[in-house]
Amino acid sequence: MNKQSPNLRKGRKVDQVLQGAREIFMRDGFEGASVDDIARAAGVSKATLYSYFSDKRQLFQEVVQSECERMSNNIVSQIDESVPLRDALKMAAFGLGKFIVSDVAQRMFRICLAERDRFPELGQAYYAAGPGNGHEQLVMHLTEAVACGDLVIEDVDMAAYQFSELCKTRHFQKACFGVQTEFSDAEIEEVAEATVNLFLAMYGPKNEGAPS
Amino acid sequence: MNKQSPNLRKGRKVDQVLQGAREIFMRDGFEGASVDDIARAAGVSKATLYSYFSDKRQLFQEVVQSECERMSNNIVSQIDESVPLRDALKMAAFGLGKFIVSDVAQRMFRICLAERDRFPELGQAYYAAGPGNGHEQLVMHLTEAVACGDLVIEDVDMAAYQFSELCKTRHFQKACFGVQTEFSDAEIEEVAEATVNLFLAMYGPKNEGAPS
DNA sequence: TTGAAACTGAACTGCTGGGTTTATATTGAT
DNA sequence: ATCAATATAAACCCAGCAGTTCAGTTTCAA
Repeated sequence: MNKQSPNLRKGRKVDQVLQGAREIFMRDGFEGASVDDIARAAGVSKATLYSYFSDKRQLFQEVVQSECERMSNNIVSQIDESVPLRDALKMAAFGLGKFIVSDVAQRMFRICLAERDRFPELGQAYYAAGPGNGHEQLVMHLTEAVACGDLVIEDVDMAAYQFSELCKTRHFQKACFGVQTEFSDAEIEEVAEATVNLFLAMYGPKNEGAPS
Repeated sequence: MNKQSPNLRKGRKVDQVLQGAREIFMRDGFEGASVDDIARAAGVSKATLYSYFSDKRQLFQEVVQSECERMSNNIVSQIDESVPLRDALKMAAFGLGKFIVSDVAQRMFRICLAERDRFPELGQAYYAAGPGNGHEQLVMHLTEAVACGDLVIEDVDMAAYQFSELCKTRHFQKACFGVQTEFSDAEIEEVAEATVNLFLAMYGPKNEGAPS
């Protein structure tokens, strides 16, 4: 149909394969996924698949890497500088809290963790692209707020870690182990509110208290 | 040699099997472990193994359950009521922080998470025996402290979740993905200190400040 | 001592799944 | 029209592994 990049036409079905692989890997993990399933899901023969990718491992890596980047881009650029600090923090906490229990995030987390030993470099890549990247962003924003006098933080790095950790409160572990699967916006907001309250109780300017 | 419980002598090598299974499962996970390996590690024939346990799944469950309890018991009963509250909190934070990055805890976490889909009830069991149990203990202690006037907390449940979440700050994710593997006591104490400071900034009695 | 229960080791079944091969069909540029 | 690159389907190889079977050996209580 559409001839996308004609210079890279060495194989017109690479994308199909990757998409099928993404679907199956995300559903079944690395071990659980069979190459036959992937080929079927991609609408491609196994031979074709193996003409593009040397083996199952390589295919898996390609998929996870791209998926990491996709998620990372989604999370960044959700922080609004224009609103008052408290609201900005609350929105960030809410966004992060929602993301953390989402199906994609949970799945990625599980898969990367499960396959950590088999793919050591994958764990690192995931951390760098996900939590690590997020942490850096947060440090930047907090540093700015400190400069503005909106916050009083001695160890910004630690504070940033604390904030993102607090966003997982109550929900993350439950989601991980299937103790709770659905999380209403009200629940997530409750945690976000508690997060901001606790955070500002220490790092907020002196006249800022938690509105009980 | 020693005749332990002669009434349950229907099989003298059950313990051997369980121990071997524990070793191999903890090393290789569920899929990764082969029953032959387990039998070999246990110093037992496969036939014997299968005379005790109906299949690999059951054996796995037994191992994980017992391991959960073991860990749970280790963590509980490390809280000292006699010392001042701040110190008690700090010790708890330190203990939890150390446990959370330990090899056993990390391994258990990874394995249970990886096998969550295959064993839904295992995830629940793990949560109940581990984080859930810890949470309840913490809620009890906090409630007491509130009654004594040492703490001022409206939502004790939420505060307990926040505390245990804060104990994971910076280290947990890094340990999970192998970004950092060794954690010095100094590092863990640093986080514990920050945890207690942040926690008490909000929930501590009014005259309690973070000693900068 | 004896007999039953527990255990062994090794071979065997059946199945799944990664990866290869081959003979054939489709595509598309010249 | 034609040729070369690309794709297909199906059979095939090989290895690992869960679970079984069985003939022979050890353990232990009476």
